[in-house]
Amino acid sequence: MTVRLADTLTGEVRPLEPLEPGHVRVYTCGPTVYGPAHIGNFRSFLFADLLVRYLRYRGLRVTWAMNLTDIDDKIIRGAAAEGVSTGELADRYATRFLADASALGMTRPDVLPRATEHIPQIADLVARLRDAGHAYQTEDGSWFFRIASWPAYGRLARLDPEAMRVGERVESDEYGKDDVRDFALWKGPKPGEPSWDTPIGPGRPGWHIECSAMSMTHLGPSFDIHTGGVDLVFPHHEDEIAQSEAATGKPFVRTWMHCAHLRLGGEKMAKSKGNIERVADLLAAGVSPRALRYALISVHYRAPLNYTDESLPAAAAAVDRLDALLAALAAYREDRADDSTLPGLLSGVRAGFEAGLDDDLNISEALAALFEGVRELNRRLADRTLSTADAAHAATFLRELDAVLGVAAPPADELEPELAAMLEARAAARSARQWAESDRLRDELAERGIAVEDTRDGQRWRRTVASGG
RNA sequence: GGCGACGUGGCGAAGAGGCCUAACGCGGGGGUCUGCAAAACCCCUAUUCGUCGGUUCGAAUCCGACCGUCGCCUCCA
Repeated sequence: MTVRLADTLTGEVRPLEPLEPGHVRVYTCGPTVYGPAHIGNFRSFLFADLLVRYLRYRGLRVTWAMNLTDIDDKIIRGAAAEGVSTGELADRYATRFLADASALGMTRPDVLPRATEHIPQIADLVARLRDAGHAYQTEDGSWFFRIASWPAYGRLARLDPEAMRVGERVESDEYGKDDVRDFALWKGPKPGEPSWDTPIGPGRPGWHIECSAMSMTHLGPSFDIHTGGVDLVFPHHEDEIAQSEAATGKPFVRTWMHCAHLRLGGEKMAKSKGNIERVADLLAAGVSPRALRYALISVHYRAPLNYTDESLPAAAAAVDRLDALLAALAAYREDRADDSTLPGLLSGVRAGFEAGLDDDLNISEALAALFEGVRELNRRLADRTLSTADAAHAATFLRELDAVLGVAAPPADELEPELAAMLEARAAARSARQWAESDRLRDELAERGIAVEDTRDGQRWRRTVASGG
């Protein structure tokens, strides 16, 4: 079977056929760095991460670009409010974004292009649109895309361009447009705003143009997958298609993938609604980043995900179940013949895992296969039917699948000397049958986030997965 | 108002005509194991899939109506 993905434009789930066989080019609409991103934003970034990880797991080469939009109205406003430059504000939140992303185990994209570093490409794109008759300039030096010149407008969002005149609203800086539906490609210079001198005149990029310019610069005029949150379908991605295809005359994106919203309190999580949670705040409150990551990726990306008080504890428990098995496999020692049925078990789990993910990233089906494997491995561990080598193979196998999920604890890391000493002391107390002392040490270790268990393979420990509660 | 998505156990969620007396995770109850725990394993926890009709030998899965929730149409992941 091959990877099949849903495409917003056609509404179909189609096999992925990269334009260049074996090499998939992916563009993800990243954050506008005007403030800290919330976990709803991260849901869509982690969805893209899951996609990229899976394609790589599948043996495909992936080039992944994710933009950082570092110039726009909100950045200008925020910088003005703080009395700092737009560059300084953007840098600050770009750094913070990358820190949050890496805490959540997000793969670093191959390219992280910034709008302000692609001004020439943006200006060139506008010039091409002008030459092709799709763009016009207004008195203030702004450039607009002429929607009337692009009949395909509205296809992605399934909106009727004719009907869009209803409820029209004219932004204060958009007077002079020929048609209210037209959107800004380039904004003329204004006092107090950053401005770049370019062949199309001075000013700054509009709202959507940077993604067209950067994606085509780094991935080519046509590429395979473009991802983002559903709220970007219109107008952002609709406009990207129009301006890109009108400029190049080539199909822009093969597959458009959109992630549904994260909800809190029944509503879309959004800064404007005030119902947001931020990564750094949650981690500071003691939430395990792996639990948070699991909570955000364990529901299919096209289904709304309701974030509640139970989300994190449930996710933490699931992740801990995986950790516990990995720890048990690592500690397991049994001198006996290999279990001849183990390879069959593992390949069955793999088949289920892949069948799920192949089907438009059906994570639930994949996780079901994984956890069925977890239960069966636990059984065999308890029954001692595995050899030491079997346990090692099983652990390697689980880590291979987890390369896609990115939630399991790293292999037995070095423990802080102080905690290691406590573990040693406890083992000694236990062998001397000093139960009170060994129990006291166990409690103390538990408070420090180390779960200690006594097994036939000896004393075993692992870091607990906290949910902040 | 226009367009669209969705409604499955205590919670999350898969399943999209017969393998469903409904996967998987969380939670709860009982048990086994253990110095005690923990982890793990075993059993139980939806004869039922928003409601009402219809199609069919057969429907959670198809059709219709209704009720409810959410999103987009404006900056937004």
